Amino acid sequence: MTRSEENYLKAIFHLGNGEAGSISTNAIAEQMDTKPSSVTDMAKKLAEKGLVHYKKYQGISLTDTGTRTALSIIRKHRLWEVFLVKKLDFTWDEVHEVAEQLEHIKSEKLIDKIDALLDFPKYDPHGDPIPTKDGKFMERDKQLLSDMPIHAQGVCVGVKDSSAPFLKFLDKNKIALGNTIKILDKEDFDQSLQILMEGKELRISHQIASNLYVKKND
Amino acid sequence: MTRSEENYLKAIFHLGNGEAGSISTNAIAEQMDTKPSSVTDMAKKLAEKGLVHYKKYQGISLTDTGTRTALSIIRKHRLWEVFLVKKLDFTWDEVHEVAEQLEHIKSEKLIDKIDALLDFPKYDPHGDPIPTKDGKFMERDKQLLSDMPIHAQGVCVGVKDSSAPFLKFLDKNKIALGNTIKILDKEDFDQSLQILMEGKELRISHQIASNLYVKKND
DNA sequence: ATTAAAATTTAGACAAATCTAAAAATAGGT
DNA sequence: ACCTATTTTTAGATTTGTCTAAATTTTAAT
Ligand SMILES: [Mn+2]
Ligand SMILES: [Mn+2]
Ligand SMILES: [Mn+2]
Ligand SMILES: [Mn+2]
Repeated sequence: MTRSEENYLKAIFHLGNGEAGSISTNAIAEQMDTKPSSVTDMAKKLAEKGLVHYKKYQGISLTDTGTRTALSIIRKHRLWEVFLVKKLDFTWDEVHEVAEQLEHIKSEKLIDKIDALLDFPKYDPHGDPIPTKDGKFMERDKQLLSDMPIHAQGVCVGVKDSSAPFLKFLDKNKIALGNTIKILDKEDFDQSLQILMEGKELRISHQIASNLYVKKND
Repeated sequence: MTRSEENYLKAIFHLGNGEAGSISTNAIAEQMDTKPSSVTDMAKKLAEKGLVHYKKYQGISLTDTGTRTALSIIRKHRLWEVFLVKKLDFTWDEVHEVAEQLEHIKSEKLIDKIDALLDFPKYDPHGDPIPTKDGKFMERDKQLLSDMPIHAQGVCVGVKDSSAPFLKFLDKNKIALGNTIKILDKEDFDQSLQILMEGKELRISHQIASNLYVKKND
């Protein structure tokens, strides 16, 4: 497994949102910031190795082996992100770049020890689930804040956009995962929300609300 | 800096034992487990980048920049080794392979935080000194056990051979860094030693004695 | 000073991962 | 069904790091 192969598998997995299904050459090229012709070349190589299904012009999908491999890289990425935040005081907007490198370190023992050191975390700093060693996924029951009805209450559990600018914006506005949240009012005009977060009132644009995941109280 | 370039700089540094001086193409090739022709190619590239001095047939030596770069990689390697042993319970014979990968992770913040987490260690698990951020080296006053006179006393502080088989052998014989040691007798015939280690008598072959560093008591 | 051995470099090739430009296949609209 | 725009693939080139085999330079011995 080369680093590039691993990155392709991860990209294909993410584009399929975890579900199996054919992904287009162009979509992969865009996600990987490369050219479609490069994707075609790699598709052939990965198909050769039994990691993807590929038929000319028919798109690309992960085999079972490919899915397992992708999940193991995502597991490493997210565990390293937790490590960086919990043990080294990185902020949640700094970890992704470093984790992109650390996820390619080859040592099963290393990642198992990191997992244990962190007390087997279930979610990464952005609220994304950490696959288990055998590739099991524990997706949380969550929904976008923008999809919730007025007066609904819950807890912030994740972000959809995990780009540094968005995360820094959330920090600046004291919006953090784990915070309680209640929708006080929805503005029809621009779909902005008046919310109560940890006891404080706050106005939130639709753009923000559509990138924040909330676990609704029962 | 590519991974390969970094590995060449490290190899050149190690072959020079820290001192500046011209290293032969063949020596580098052997150390890197590659061919002399590949070394020549890389020598040209590194010279181009100002990291080594190189004149055809005249051998290769590090520039100041090259030395600084090599030291920063060695610093990372050794800090990661300490991390693996102290925080993740790796044994000293397991860490090198993983550190070979981790040393290439690019993040100044990461290695500084690891350094702080470990409380700024001065030596790695094999007794080798860890360069400071600005490339300062703190070589310990030590000598090979085989070079010490009879009745000399001291403390084990390092290994010359840090291959897994040797380290495992030391473990098996309860020889660890930090142990007190006294030479009771030297056998002229095979230069083996009768020693007292942490209160226990032990016989040690010349091969072992010539790979163990001891800090002599004053 | 010659000469043979050893070290080093050059020349040419290859694999991996990428690119550009051109060709081929597909999909959609009429 | 036909044409066109889009998508995808192919062909050929490039970069990095490596290799083998041949040529060159250095070294060290006579
Ligand atoms: Mn990430
Ligand atoms: Mn994440
Ligand atoms: Mn090491
Ligand atoms: Mn070491």
